[in-house]
Amino acid sequence: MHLVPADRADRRTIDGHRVCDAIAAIGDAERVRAWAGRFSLLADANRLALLLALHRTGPLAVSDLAVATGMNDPAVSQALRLLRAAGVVAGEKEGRVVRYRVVDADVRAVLDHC
Amino acid sequence: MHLVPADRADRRTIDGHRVCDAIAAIGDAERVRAWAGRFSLLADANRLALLLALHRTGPLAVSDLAVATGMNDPAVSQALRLLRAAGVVAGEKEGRVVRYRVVDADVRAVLDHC
DNA sequence: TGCATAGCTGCGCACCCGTGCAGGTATTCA
DNA sequence: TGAATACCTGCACGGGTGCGCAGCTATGCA
Repeated sequence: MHLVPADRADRRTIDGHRVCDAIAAIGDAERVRAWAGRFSLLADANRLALLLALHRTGPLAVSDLAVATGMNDPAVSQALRLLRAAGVVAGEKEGRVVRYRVVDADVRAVLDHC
Repeated sequence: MHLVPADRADRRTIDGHRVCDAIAAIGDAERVRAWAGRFSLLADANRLALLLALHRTGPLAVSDLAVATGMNDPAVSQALRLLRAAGVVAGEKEGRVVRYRVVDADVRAVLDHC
């Protein structure tokens, strides 16, 4: 198993075979980037509070989220915009109220942990 | 249940009771901050690769981590320093080699997901 | 039709963070 | 003892990002 890319094949290693195991453990770089992106969405206390509220109490309006988290409306909008662009939440418009909910299964699974 | 703090009790709400449910769902703000901090450690692709390698293949030396991830040594050291300060990883010195491993149970649980 | 409200957006500011480079410390071996 | 190596640290730079303010659009109700 020669999993070490050619551009770093000449570097010193302590346990050469464990390096290959590590590369296999890391897996696809694109997948790692995708997960890092997901985690970065959860890495902000305000966004995480929004997601926890949505995940555990179901669909909520923007204003209510603002009151529940102590943020002001534009900040909530901004956060939800990010989350919506990433496919983590989705909003349903009912009149002039938009209720959001968490739609990403992976994120829901992570949210169940905390 | 009047969970809404006094400083935002006068704000308009859509579903007043659901706001209280949401506040209860968010729970302790300190806990949310702690989890956001954890997630921010996983939010970088390089750090996440390091953690995946450590989690799935066991203790690894800094140099080997550098080769496996394609980072250079100072970057790995810096990342491990952050993770060590947060109590996520721990290093054991054997001669001039330091082998790191993941020691935070919560982080391990999250890493099992991806 | 006119007003109030729910939500969204642009702009600007400040702050944090990841990274490369250069240099320092500690351990091993000849 | 001196050289090589494994790892760590300080510093400066660039990029990304959260947030508040002001203003805009759209919907509902009188």
